[in-house]
Amino acid sequence: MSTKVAPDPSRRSETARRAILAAALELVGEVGYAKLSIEGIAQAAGVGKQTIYRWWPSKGSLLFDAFLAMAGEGEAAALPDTGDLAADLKLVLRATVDELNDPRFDQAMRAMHTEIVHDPALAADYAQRLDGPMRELKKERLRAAQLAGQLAGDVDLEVAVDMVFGPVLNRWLHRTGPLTGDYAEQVVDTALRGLMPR
Amino acid sequence: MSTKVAPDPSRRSETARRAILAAALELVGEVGYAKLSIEGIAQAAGVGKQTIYRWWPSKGSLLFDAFLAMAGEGEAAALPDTGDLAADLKLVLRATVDELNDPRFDQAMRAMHTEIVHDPALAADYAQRLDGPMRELKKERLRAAQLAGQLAGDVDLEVAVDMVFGPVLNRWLHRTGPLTGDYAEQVVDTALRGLMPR
Amino acid sequence: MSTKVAPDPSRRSETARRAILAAALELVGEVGYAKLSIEGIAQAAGVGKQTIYRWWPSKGSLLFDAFLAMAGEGEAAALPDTGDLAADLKLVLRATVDELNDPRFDQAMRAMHTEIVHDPALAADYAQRLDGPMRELKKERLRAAQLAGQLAGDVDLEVAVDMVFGPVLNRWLHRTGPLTGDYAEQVVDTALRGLMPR
Amino acid sequence: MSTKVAPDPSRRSETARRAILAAALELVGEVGYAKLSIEGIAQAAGVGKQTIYRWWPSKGSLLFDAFLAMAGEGEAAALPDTGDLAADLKLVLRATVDELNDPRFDQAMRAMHTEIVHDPALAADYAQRLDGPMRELKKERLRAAQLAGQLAGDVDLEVAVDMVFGPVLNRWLHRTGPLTGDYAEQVVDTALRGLMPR
DNA sequence: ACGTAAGCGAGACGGTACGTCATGTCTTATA
DNA sequence: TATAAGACATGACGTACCGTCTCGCTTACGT
Repeated sequence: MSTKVAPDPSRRSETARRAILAAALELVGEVGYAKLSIEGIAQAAGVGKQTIYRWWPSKGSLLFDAFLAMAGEGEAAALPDTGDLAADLKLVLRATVDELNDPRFDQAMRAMHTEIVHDPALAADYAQRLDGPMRELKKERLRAAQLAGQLAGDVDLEVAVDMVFGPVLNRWLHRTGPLTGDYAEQVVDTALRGLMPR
Repeated sequence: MSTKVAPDPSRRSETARRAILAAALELVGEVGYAKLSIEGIAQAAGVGKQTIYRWWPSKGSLLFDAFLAMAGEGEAAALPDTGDLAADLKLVLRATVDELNDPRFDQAMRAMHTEIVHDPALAADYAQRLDGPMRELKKERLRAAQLAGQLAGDVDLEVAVDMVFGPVLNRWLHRTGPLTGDYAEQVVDTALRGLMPR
Repeated sequence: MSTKVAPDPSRRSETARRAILAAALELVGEVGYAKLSIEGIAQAAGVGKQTIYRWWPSKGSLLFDAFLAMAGEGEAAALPDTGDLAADLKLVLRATVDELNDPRFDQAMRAMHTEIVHDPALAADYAQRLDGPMRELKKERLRAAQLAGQLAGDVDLEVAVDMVFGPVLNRWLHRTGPLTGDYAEQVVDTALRGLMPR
Repeated sequence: MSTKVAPDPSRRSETARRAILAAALELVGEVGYAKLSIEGIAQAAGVGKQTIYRWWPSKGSLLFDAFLAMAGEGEAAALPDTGDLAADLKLVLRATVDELNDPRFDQAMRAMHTEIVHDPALAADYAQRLDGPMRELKKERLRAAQLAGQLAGDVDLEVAVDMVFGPVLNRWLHRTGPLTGDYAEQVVDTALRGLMPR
């Protein structure tokens, strides 16, 4: 019985790890997700294939780590709170739109999302490490708005977040229309005021 | 110069075409998207690989056609209009939720969306043949509501559709939470009333 | 039970037949034996594949017919007989060498021989229709020499023919050395005089 | 520019190599040359196709190596020299005839020769590694006969070898007649004594 | 300081699927 | 009914990667 033995993380080569993540990101931007291969990443990183297989269980989780490494660089601790909820949300959403329109991010994120869509385990990981914290920040801001009386008290914050941030993500993923800052603002306005006449 | 010559569609075998689409759908449900292979589809359909390569340029477009064939079966001509906008939207959205929770549909649609996410040409095709018509029906219903005074006149219908139907699609794709009929109703209510106090 | 029915030869298209044989010869000279395909021949001859399959049981027999058609053009009725056996044989053998050195013939004949080597039925056909008659002419000439006292009476003509004509064919096939007219003459001289001192 | 990189022979698996050569020989004997496929050899040898493609440039050269491996087993160092040239040659030639009549060898050798006939590079390899050494042994024996006064001094040994050994090879390849020991003896006698009366 | 054990690069291995090509059969229409 | 055209099922081609394995080679640790 040859149980898979876990490698010793303390002896791990940081150089190799970084080279692999960098190569993965670069390649996914270059050749696209479909043609991304472990073989290619290993070669580009100047690394043996085994070094990849030793530390990552799947291409998805490698891509995920690569994405985390990239995204983690310039992470905000909280959403802005100037007191003007609409303005704050628009600011954040416009920034998101800009990010999604950057081809470098675009490819990598599409790859990420594909893996997530097909791998529930990865989805859980994503929910916990990336989406979760971000969601918490968003809900924080909305909660503050609720306290300030700018948001109805009976609104489910989970749903509220989906309503404000979902449409932009959707339009990006499925290209159902041009992804512009103006669209982002419209979404914020509509989400806040609702569709019914008042 | 060996230009690829287009085959003559009039000589195409309808039997083979149908067997291929059916096999594709069945296999994607059985083995999942990642392990779906042209080789496997050909075998399951009792068809030569070349017959697939002759008529479809990519696995994505084959999957797309298979999906179209399936979706096309029970297509609705219009959204219900009982006069009660919220109720009508909830009805439709609950049906959507049920569909997305059906494992058979789930797998196929995830596969579809993956292809769309990575292939702009396919995305355009999707927008034109599947999403477009559906969107038009939705906008039609909303437009009727606008005339009936149940919807603000200055609301952009495009945005409105995104707001009502986007969150469900999103939650399904990224599994950011349980996809239930109750969630669907909450979304409709929140979208219609807006987040702000009134 | 669908027994293969023989087609009616009286309705056969002579045009198609000729085009096929010509195309086969031309292609075998152009692309070589290994890359020769029925598909290619049909296309080059402007003929449907079925027309080839209808009339020839194998690529070998088609090649054989093509070869026969070519060889049959300038066929000699008898070997020269000037009374000088050595000179006559040298003349014929030098001509053979020239033929074998012609790239057009070379390719076609190699193809022929390959088919013969691997297909006993074809070998029998070859023996009867091409090699047989040629052998007979050669033996005829040797028999005449025997009567003229230029050949030992107890020599087996079959062996004699092999001895005179075999080495050239061999050297050509296996490229064991340069195939020149001088070599041909040496063979004739050695075969006639024998290897032992006299 | 992606130049094909040569693999490292020191890491080559001897097990795989042997399995491949054995499978090639067995299969060529079983299904014949025409139906011999790399795919089949790989499968029979329990080997990935790539392992074959990695080490052999063509089916011909694989067959050649397989043949070499088989032939190399019981190789003689020199032709017998009892002092009686005719007897010695007859002995060797009868052995050759027996070998060629063994179905196991027959198939493999026909395959070999077909490849040689169509591939000059292979022919050169054959000349250098198989035919060359054998020829040298034959010429050695004839040279000894020359010194012993049993062979004319002005005979070209190259031609002499062709004359003695060629006809048997020829009759085998082209099936122009039954390949018997008696025929072999006749060839030796005729070659030594010549065709002319004395 | 020195063996020993791990991670490392490299890359060969048995495989699967790729997308292309040729096979020989079958169907359609043209003459 | 023979033909040209060409779609079909089949299956081999040679390539690209898969994930595993085995090589020497460098580290770094425990004696």
